[in-house]
Amino acid sequence: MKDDNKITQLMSRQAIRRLPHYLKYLKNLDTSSNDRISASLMAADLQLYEGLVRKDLAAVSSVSGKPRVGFKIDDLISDIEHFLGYDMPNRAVLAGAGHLGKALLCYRGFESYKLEIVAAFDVAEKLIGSEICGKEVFPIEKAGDLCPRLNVRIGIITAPAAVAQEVCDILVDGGVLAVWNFAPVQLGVPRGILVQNENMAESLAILSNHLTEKRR
Amino acid sequence: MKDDNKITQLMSRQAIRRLPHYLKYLKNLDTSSNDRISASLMAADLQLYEGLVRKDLAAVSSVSGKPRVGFKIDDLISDIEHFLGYDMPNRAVLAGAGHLGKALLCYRGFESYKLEIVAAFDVAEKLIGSEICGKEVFPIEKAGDLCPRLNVRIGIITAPAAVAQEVCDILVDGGVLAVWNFAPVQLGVPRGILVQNENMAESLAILSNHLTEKRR
DNA sequence: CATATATCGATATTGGAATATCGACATTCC
DNA sequence: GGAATGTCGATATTCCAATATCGATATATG
Repeated sequence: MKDDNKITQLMSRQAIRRLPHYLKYLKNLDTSSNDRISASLMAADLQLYEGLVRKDLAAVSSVSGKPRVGFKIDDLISDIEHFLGYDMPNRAVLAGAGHLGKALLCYRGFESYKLEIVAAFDVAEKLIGSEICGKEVFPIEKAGDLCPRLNVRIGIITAPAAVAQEVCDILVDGGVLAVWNFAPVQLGVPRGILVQNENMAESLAILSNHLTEKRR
Repeated sequence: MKDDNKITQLMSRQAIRRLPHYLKYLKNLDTSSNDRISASLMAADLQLYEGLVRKDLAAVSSVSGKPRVGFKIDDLISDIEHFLGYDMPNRAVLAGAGHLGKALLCYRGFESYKLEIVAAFDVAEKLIGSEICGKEVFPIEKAGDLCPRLNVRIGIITAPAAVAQEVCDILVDGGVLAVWNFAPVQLGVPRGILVQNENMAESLAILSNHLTEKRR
């Protein structure tokens, strides 16, 4: 539950990706009759291996399960949320208010992950000054100035591929520590800055390959 | 180059994801002075391990590289495209014409992957019958009928989580063989149907975890 | 109160992909 | 023509995550 001075667990990228699934599952549980859950049941429901769930939980949580009883659901939830940093709001800006940018600006689901998009940037004259779903659009030149002032740590890049690197540099300059990149380019960033790519081409490759195999 | 009767290579998911990157890199090369490329150079430029690139190329391509010369660029391009099925158009429908759905309907980048979204489905009265970036919106009930007629093989789900499974069932019923799922739910499908999840929560977990570590 | 059992946590095994190594060989250069 | 070199393909090694195994233990049951 607490015990913040425990050594930072080094979790694999894949393990971190499982955490939101645990979280969602746990939150959907009905706690009125039973406020406990076993790793065995979680594994069965989520179609994962038992030991894997136990290892993941052990890595993020300081509470331990009890034989024949399991884990306290609330403790797990708050431990996972704490580990993921969902108890501390993350402020983000978005660069590139095209179709996709608008979709992200208007998406309500981010709230539960404590991600707050506080402003958008673009170059289009007619967008600048306007509001998209309550978020003001600024000229990209303002980013270097605005990001530190708004205490932004995440940059979302939905700009065209051709300018993505340039935009990325500006954001990183402005103090962004993590970049969520939707442009189909490999971004160069200084050491210590994380780039999380959302690459549609990769997904399409898998889809298309599957269909190709089916045809044979 | 050809040699279609060679045994279907079983590539790992990760290997398939690298293919679009190779493809993009190869297409951006300047072939006017030199129409060949070495795996060594590709690896260096793409920051991959040499042997890995060779193995990937060997898996998708029937041409082999020559010592001190490398591979013919054009051959590699057409082999990768063929392996991914980009020489055969893939027809798709999209279910859920909200913000994200619209963004995908209007995205031009899919053309180069030979993905063609031919229609959209929704439940909103005011959308039905309208066109979004040239694609007509039909009521979801029409999907079972329309998908086979349009010879659709890919279903894109951008519907709300609550109805995603229901929508998925309809599409699969309509003959869809691969589902590209943007809804934050784990979809159940019959054996043989591929579900490719585009899960924002997973990405956010990685971003947020990175920031949390930075803070320490 | 004793036994059975579900569940835990730790440790070993397996599996698969990335990395390293190495001999072969086509071109280039002297 | 012969040596040097860049690149190939194949094989061996390493590494890491997923899976399996097992003893320990808290609760339930009789």
